[in-house]
Amino acid sequence: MAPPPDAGGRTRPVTITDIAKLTNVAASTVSRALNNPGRVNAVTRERIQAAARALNYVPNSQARALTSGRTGTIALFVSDVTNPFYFGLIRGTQHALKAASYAQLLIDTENSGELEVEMLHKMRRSLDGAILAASRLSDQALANLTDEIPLVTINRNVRGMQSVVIDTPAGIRQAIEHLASLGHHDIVYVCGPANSWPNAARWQAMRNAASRLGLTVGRVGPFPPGQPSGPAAADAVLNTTATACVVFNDLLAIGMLTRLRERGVRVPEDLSVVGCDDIFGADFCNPPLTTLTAPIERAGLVAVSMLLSRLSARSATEPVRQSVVLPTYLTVRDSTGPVPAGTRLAG
Amino acid sequence: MAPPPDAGGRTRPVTITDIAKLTNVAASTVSRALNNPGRVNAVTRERIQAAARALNYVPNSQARALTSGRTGTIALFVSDVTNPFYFGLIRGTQHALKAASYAQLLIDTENSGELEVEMLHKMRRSLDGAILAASRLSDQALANLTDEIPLVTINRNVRGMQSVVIDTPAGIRQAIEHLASLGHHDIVYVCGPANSWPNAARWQAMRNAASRLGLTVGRVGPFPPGQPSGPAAADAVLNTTATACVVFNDLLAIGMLTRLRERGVRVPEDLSVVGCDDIFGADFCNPPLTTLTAPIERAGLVAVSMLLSRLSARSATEPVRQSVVLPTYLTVRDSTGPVPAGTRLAG
DNA sequence: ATGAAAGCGCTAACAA
DNA sequence: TTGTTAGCGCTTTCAT
Repeated sequence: MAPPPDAGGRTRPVTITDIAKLTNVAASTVSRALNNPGRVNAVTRERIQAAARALNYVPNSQARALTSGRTGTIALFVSDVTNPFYFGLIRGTQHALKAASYAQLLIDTENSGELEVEMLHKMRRSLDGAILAASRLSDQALANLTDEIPLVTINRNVRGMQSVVIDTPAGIRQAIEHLASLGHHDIVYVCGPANSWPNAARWQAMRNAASRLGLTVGRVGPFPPGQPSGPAAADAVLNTTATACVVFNDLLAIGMLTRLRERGVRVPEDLSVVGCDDIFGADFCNPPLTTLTAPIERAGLVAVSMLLSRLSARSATEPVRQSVVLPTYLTVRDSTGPVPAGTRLAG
Repeated sequence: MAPPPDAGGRTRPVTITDIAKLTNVAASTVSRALNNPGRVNAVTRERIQAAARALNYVPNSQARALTSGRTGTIALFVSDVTNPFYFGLIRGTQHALKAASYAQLLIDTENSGELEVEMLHKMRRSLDGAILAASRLSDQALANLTDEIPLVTINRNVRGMQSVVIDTPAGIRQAIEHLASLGHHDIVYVCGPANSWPNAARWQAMRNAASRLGLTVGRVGPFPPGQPSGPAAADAVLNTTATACVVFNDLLAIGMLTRLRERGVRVPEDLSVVGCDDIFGADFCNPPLTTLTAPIERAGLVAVSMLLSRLSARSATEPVRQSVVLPTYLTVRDSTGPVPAGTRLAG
């Protein structure tokens, strides 16, 4: 489709002025023909577009941004690029953005709220908008930022901001019911980071579900949400009387699995484990993890489409979708099973 | 587009002109004070910098790029964002770039060489340079591109181009020796994509090592380098007489593991499996995978530093490091073991 | 050491 | 419908 670039030496890039000269029109007409084809006579438009194609013209996005204010790039802020949870998200946003001819800037905030604001502030002029996954900022700070740059948050609900939230709490209910149906009545929640919004939501949902079903729930943690925290989390759980646990995320759960095997605790015979997210690896770890499958790639797509529709809204008052909740469902694999017949050997 | 004074809470961004007025100097002096502090009187410089700080000035990178040609962003081209192999790479480049105050643009070429050229061509003016991981382009195409934009390739060695290559072949030799020491003498290589440079290099290394040790080697494939190809690859291997296999990458190997278990083939008792890369998951799959550990994050760091040093080279003739080879080592886990006593039950 | 002035490539008023 | 004219914010000669 696109002919290969002029393989020759280094030539000065083609500008609209070149096209203008070649076609005997003003530069502004070229600009219009290329960006607002409707506003230009069909014949000249064709001539101009043909010339542009012939010269292999590529618009200079810097120059365009300077006048129009639109940069054609949006940023995805993640708290840690290496967290597999984001893989699906990155893929989702990437696809949606590419389809809309936007470029994606990937920013790693390293779990730091300060870095998050700083980057957002510094880059605000180079971005048309940003998607914040797992923001570590306060509601107030986020609200302030919204004045600087169009923002969509993921898994974070702030009044007046556009957001996509994955309804893990509903999934937690399913998980608790699943465990209850297997005979478990003493369940523990393994907490993620204390300042994580989803973490609080999950724990709350678990308490609610448990009280409705008359189960005992406790919690251990908080733990950093990575594999390396697995051993500590596993030991903490073994120090309770629980026969099942729900873990903040799969990464942590997978870390626990290894430790449990080391300590001779069989999953699920001695202890049932439920994760969250259904990340890469949840299906092939040992044993494969029962977990809450989150439509994370979908979340990325939706976030982008919300952001873009806001950007193209005629006026600031034109209604845009404010918040979308995506459902979650329980995927049962091999890490959950019937409650042990006797009492589990507790530490 | 006249700057409306403070309408609706959004403030007009601070420019060097604002700073110039405030400090009673020319805009050009402000520019110098900020970018070339050496060329400005110490006192005025201090005054200007203080003012910039006070006004919370953030340079407009678009405007800067327009005149200087430098955009402050480099792109990382990957063939598939969802391939876990890239996670470490993304992290490595991200860190190095952030340290140098560069932004990272992430581009997914979807395994398509055409998309790769097109994106590279389209974005060449918005980038200071690019890092190409797993390029699908021909040597010639790459060489041409080098004239358009500074490039560093990863795992791809082209004359005259800067590159970082991970010395998997050396690792393959270790793997073959490891298998030989376990008594295997009939080994098969599971091929990745036909147009993949590392794939060819690995197969070549394997043949060499095998002939040196007097082993029989064969190959099956090519297969797309993802988990979904695992079953087909596993079946193909079982259709040979091999007692061990070396797989193009871990993703494929992990996909095979599941299928092998389904078919009742025990790993490593019936078949030994060696992967490549040591990606996320290789340590907790079932069984944990013996694999070639690649310093992939390091590769990202090195690629960035090579690119940046080239960008800051005084002249086109100043020598820059052309090529770096990073070592690989074999990590032995549980997927390799002694050759089966009798003959493996082959399909 | 500093200032004046000329753009970079493009878009968007305003004219015609 | 099209052309003319201003810039956008910054860097970079070239004077001073």
